[in-house]
Amino acid sequence: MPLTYHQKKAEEKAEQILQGALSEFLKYGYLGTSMDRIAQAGGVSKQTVYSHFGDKEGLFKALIRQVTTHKFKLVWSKPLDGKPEIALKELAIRMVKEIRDPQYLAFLHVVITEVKNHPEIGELFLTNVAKPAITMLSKYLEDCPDLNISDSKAIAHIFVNTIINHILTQEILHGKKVIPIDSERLIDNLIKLIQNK
Amino acid sequence: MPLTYHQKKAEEKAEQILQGALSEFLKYGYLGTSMDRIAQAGGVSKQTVYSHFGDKEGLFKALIRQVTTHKFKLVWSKPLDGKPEIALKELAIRMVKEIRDPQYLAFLHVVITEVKNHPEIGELFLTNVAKPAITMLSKYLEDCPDLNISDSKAIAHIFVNTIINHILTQEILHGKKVIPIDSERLIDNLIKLIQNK
DNA sequence: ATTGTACTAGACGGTATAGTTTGATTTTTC
DNA sequence: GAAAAATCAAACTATACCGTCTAGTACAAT
Repeated sequence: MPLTYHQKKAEEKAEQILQGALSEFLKYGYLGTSMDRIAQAGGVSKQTVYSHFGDKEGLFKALIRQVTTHKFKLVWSKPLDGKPEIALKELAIRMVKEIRDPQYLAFLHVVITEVKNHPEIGELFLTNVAKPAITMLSKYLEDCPDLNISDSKAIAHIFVNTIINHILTQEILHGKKVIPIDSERLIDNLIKLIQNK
Repeated sequence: MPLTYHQKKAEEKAEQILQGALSEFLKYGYLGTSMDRIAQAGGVSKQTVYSHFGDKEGLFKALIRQVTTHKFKLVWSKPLDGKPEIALKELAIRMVKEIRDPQYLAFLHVVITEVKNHPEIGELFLTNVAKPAITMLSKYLEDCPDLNISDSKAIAHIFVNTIINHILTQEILHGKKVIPIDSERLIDNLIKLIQNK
């Protein structure tokens, strides 16, 4: 059943609002963002925001739900295969590159910041972002003939933990000044560990 | 030269204020905490808070400075030594245990949350908490005869990253529900990797 | 006793915010 | 073209907060 014109319009407005809200929330966080500015950023009047999303909390959750399942979902078009030193390095480099994007960093920051007051966004994030990565990596490690891994799930956790905390430390906590370390150096050593070399 | 009565009194009040402020900031974050409640939590009038710390920002920074260099500093009384499987496991378990403490978790959360608006607290945290751990671990790995490690600094980063992000994910992002993994299992696998076994 | 210091309790100005209401205007449906 | 639905702009309510100010208290130093 196609949407009526009416519903289409409504969805357009909702989309505008979400886009504006994303920009504001990523810049200023939940408490730091006002509904007036969200409306302005979406090019929409304030009570249109309210008629679509009820209240600030509802808007925020709808937004996080949308972007964790679409915009910021880490997608691997092709599954991992090939030699570990190639496949793993490609995966690691891609993760670093995607997460290091300013928008992604801001998103990660908001998730960690707001998980205290909105616990379900933590689960949303992990389910849609971290879990697929770990699952896929775990499968690859399990089946990889060149490696001899007894607990592939644990190794997958180590892999992902290392990279995410690396970026968190270096980029968000300003670790570049205090305990700098090159991403590639970290990745190469991590892969060497896994390869047992 | 001993302190005068007034100076002593003043320091007591300052200490009270910091304690109350710590409790409030850890519970509600920077924006979520009001100066009125800080005063109340410290059992002190609002004006006293302002005469001691100038403004909210000044109080917050003074507080973070104090607790990163004292209360939440990870301290190792004795340096690492002995067999890797023992020494590394002891270190890992201790890190997990200390950071998993609810107060420590709240502190970690506030640091990550507020680093965006107060960049220096990231450096404070890393300098006093993460850097000592990495430095000490790196030295141990470097000198350990049982291991054959070419880049001990990188391995130390991997070790610390893995543990910190493990706790962050499991405890703060509610990973226990979505991608649960036992700490000891993770630690054992991490140490096996480093031992090349 | 007087002076200086740190403090208390509460009010206040100015600003900001979440959410509601109103009344006019535009857009969609029929 | 008329009715209905959605939107707009703006004022409004009610609340909260930061930082200041005032009037008065407790106490040590002199």
